[in-house]
Amino acid sequence: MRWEELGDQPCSMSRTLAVVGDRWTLLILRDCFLGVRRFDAFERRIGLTRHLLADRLKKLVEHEVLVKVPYQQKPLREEYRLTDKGLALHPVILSLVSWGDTWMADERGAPIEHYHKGCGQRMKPVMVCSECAEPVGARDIEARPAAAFGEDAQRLVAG
Amino acid sequence: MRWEELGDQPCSMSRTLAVVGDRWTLLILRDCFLGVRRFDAFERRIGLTRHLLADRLKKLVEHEVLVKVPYQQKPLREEYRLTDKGLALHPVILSLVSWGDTWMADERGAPIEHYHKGCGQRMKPVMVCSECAEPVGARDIEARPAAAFGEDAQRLVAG
DNA sequence: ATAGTGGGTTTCATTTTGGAACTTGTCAAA
DNA sequence: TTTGACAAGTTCCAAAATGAAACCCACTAT
Repeated sequence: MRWEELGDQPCSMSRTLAVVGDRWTLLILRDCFLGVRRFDAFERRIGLTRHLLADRLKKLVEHEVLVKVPYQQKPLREEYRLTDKGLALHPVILSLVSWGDTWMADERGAPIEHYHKGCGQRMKPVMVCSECAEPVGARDIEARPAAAFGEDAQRLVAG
Repeated sequence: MRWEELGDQPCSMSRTLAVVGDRWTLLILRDCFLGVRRFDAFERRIGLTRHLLADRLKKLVEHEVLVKVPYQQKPLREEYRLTDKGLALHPVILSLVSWGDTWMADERGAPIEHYHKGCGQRMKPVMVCSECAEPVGARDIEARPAAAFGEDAQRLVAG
């Protein structure tokens, strides 16, 4: 299968990865959440080539994860900002960082510490059920194919 | 920067992406969480080439996200299973799927519905603070560089 | 004897990526 | 007035990764 066909699959994961599943895209988004907005700042911080950076930013704008907003005229200069759709990716970034903190840290521990502004304490993100607020682990969730997708979705779960 | 150098960066996100940030790797892991364990099952379901599948599985085993477990002798056949380190990636998969359900669904809605075994209801995952149990949004978290990383980490946050 | 299965490896053409130089419009300094 | 710098790209080319298809090996079933 070609990478571009992924977005057409009846699977939310495939569709998400068609937008953000690229090598560099998630690093760009991490920086967006840290407040980075300009082309050259992304380039310096991430260290990817201008070529790819331009391409990835363009795709994120096409998918409405980022918007270009002018910050000066003469010459026109635009910066990249997260849309609501982009801001909604925060749990993705958070869970990736949290896994790295726990499983990929060296003897110095996590490079960045996260503090919750609400309670002021150093925190880790925890996934809970929207209905009963209990933490959810890998074995606590049952995946059922949605009826509207017919047999396509049966195959998704059954293998 | 080369992709392989990413794992050496003082950033949990970079280190995580060095393991799972590949185009196909997260799809393989999604299938692992759905109970898929065998080479040919991954191949059929995901549609990537045997070549890449072999390579990605090998890397996941090297990083101890998966283990090879024999399920028959004569001839020896092994299947791939999630380790504890791999199971810990569940929030990552869940948040990716959840974002796709919300922002990439077509008129039929989400292809797969998730039920919480604990309370029996259809659920969405929600990120909360480990300390105060309040939901955390993108603006609720402050990132501070860890002292142990010196000036390297200042740069990470400041840009 | 032949075909099929499971888990790969090899080969080779096509794509994608990395690195570096070039472009365009504007301002500031020598 | 020429020179240099900045910001945000684009163009060019060599090197690396990928996709498609065929091949391999140890068995088992027909």
